[in-house]
Amino acid sequence: MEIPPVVIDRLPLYARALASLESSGREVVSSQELGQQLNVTPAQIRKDLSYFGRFGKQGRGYNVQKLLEELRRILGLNRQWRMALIGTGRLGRAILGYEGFGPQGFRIVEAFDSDASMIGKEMAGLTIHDTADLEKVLGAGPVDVGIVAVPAETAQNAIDRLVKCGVRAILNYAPIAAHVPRGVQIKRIDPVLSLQGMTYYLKAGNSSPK
Amino acid sequence: MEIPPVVIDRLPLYARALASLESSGREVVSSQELGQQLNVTPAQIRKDLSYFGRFGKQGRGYNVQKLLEELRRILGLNRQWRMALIGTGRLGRAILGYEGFGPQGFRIVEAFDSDASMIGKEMAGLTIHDTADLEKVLGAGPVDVGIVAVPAETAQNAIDRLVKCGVRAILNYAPIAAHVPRGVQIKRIDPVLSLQGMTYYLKAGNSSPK
DNA sequence: ATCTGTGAAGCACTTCACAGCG
DNA sequence: CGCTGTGAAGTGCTTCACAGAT
Repeated sequence: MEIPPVVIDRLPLYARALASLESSGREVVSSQELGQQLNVTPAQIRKDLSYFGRFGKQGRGYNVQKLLEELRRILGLNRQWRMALIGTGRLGRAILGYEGFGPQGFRIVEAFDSDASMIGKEMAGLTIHDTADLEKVLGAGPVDVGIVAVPAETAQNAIDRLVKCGVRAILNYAPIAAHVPRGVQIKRIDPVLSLQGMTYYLKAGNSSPK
Repeated sequence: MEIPPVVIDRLPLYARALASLESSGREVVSSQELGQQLNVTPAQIRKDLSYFGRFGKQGRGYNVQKLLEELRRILGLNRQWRMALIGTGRLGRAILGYEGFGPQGFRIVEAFDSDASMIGKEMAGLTIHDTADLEKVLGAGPVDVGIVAVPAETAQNAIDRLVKCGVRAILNYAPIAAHVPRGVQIKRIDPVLSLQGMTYYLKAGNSSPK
């Protein structure tokens, strides 16, 4: 079956809320309550889940633990994902130091930079490789995800080379609209675009959406 | 007129591409070419722009400089926006040091933390205030945007207080689905959610979207 | 009585296709 | 002839509303 992309994007949200409920000892939750927590309509949650199976009990709701387990299985969150970071400037170092990835199964296992003053240095337990050696290093131990934290000018090149190394998911922090072949996922992390999308509504005369 | 929110989210993208074209000396661009650069269909670009007026010349395309100026006016990018940062831990410090905001007119003018070891310190030219003094400090010189970089547990509280201070746009780096009243914009920056939305497609048997 | 799962209806966004201008 | 601007058609997502399970 063909699942709408927006549905896939909401599942991690559900998983996170369920994890929180689980750790607070909650055993059952209704689509109603989950929806309240996440600003999503209950119907939306039920419809989203229905693409993958029937996980609830009528009259009761969803077993928190079981549904969480199912979502993890669906999304592939019950395993470790290996990531390569390209760019160890200010931004790259912040990403390397970010504590949020590990607990969710995402590990940066290689780091690259093209700046001579960086290459060879140790950082967060990793030796920084020369970006020129990308193909060689990733050939030896391939990764699942590439994180691009290089300046705009070199980002497309970095992405092209990651793709050539077989990387099929890229998290792009560079402020460009990158091109990737069909079959490769790419998501942009771009706070400036987010801000610029909000200023429109701050201007007098523009009413809020939805 | 009621503009679809997705349209507003694309305008900053167009503005960025136009800025790049402008600085490379380009005078005219067609929706076709702009679309190629941004992975957007030409029809989409033309339709999006048509919500705001008629900016192109038939047979020629769009004057780069003029269209850029129009988009800046529409989005409110031709002014400075004052921002307050809450949370100066690892993540908050990276945000404070981020060089991408300034050139686009976004300036962090206040920084807050609740940790005694941080309060009073100087950082990026700012004195870190006690989060307890949020209302007092923002009352004196209000800001347009709040950036939330505190742990999940205190994020909703930080957001509530920003809203009470009259802040109507929030950039939320905390991994929670926050609640804001109608009329307040909020955008999430959450790399883990982005990653989790991609792993689905990395699993064998799940074909790529679109 | 409560809450799920789901066809069907409704809505929002995208794309088509072409008239019209330069 | 090239390219915009735009109603109309098409697509995809959301919400409704209710049958059915507990």
